Amino acid sequence: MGLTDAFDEPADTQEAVMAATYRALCRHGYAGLTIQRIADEFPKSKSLLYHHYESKDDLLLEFLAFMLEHFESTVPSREYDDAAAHLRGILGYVLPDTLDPERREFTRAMVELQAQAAHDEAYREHFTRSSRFFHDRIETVVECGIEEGVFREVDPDRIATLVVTAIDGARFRRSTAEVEETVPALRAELEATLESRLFADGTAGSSDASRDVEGVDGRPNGERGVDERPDASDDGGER
Amino acid sequence: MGLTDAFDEPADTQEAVMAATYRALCRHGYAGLTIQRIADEFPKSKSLLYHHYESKDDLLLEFLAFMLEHFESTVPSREYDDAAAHLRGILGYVLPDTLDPERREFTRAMVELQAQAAHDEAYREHFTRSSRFFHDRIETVVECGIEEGVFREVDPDRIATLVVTAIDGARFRRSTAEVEETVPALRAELEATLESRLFADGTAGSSDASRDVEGVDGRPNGERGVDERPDASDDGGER
DNA sequence: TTGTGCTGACTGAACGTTCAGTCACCAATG
DNA sequence: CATTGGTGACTGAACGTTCAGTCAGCACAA
Repeated sequence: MGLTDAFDEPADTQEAVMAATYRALCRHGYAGLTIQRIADEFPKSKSLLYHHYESKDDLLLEFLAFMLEHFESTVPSREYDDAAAHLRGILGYVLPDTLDPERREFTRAMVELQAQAAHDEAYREHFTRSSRFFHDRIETVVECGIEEGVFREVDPDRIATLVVTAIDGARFRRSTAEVEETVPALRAELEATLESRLFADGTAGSSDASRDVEGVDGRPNGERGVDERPDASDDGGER
Repeated sequence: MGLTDAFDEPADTQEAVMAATYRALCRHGYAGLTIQRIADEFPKSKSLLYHHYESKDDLLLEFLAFMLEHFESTVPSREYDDAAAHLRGILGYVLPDTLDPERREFTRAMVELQAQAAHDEAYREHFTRSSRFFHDRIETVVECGIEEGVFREVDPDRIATLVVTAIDGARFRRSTAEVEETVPALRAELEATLESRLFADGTAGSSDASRDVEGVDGRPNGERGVDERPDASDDGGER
């Protein structure tokens, strides 16, 4: 039911603490997160946390690092031969059409956590790094697409920034407003708009940029499904 | 130095409280915001706040409503004849290339505030409404563009969702990671990508979608400046 | 006098953090 | 083998602080 095997059967105390923190975050969100509530999520005592971590902040920072590591190792990377499909694969991974309750709660908590970076230097550093990792992944994909001649000669850095920003925006909005139903259409529009920029002018690519005009909500047509990854649901996929 | 005239010379106590809240938010952020610190920002006492507002939450909700009202009345609306320029105008308004310190702090605080909506129903309602307002504005612009024949027949609702999402993402990211330098390029790329989707195929519009490929950072060329609004800086422009 | 805007002192609860001490375990010593 | 000393994981009970919220009452206007 958890995020990883490590969470279901923690090997050591540190892993158990990470798992407990994850659960407490899901249950109570960041705003409602207390040391006591983390302790409540595992069989050891509250004081123990201070035996292993200097402070609440220290613990949370460790947790973020732990999650980032997990994320870095599970985001889709090598299983595509088509750059456009790879891009769609990543999008589908971090921006699933629907979120099961656990993952929805966790996404919300991560958004709260990231918001702390607005006034916390250490958090800010973390999310800067996390953001850069993701940016670079996408940049690489776009670069490949260009080298392979399937994309126009756009600026990969800029495209990557745009994509990362859109993803962050979607996570932020879906966590803080009632816009869940718009996510599938958003992703489709993002893909269509991107392709319109990346292919365009009949250069290459089979994408028909106007294909989803008529579908007001829901998935435009049957153009997805090709790139769905099998394990896209067992995982937090947060950044 | 404030946001509006009302802030520099509050007409009544309620306006003074709003102004004090604004200042306290800028100085301490949401995480550091206490009733005491709001009281410190104006000549009356802490208890007075409870005379006028039921609770801290009540006060903050009023503040959000106050800010939204202000925002609704200052976002660019009618001063463009070209839909594309109007779109750029809105983008430039909510996503300025640089943020003076006060506005940067305020933006951060607003992001923190919005993050609270992840686990607070009342906040969530507010930001849903706020988001919808903005979405509708953009949708209207796109609709006009289509009617005027300058845009292709895209889905205005979807385009609006995409734009709003990108803006939210940019605000979120610039507040929570060290990405300030990338904002101008991001906006340029967003504009270019949008235009590539909205015009395309040599249908209409003078936009050369590839114009800014070579400009790695900073503004791509001289294509902005036409649409800068004179008062784009005196205002929080938050949502 | 009655009411209104306002204040300073106060309260209760929540929470991060500390600390003295227990317990299981292990290695070295006699 | 039995004893001793030492170590690290772990605990329960506090401590100190911070804060939202309360309340009795003051000053002044009608």
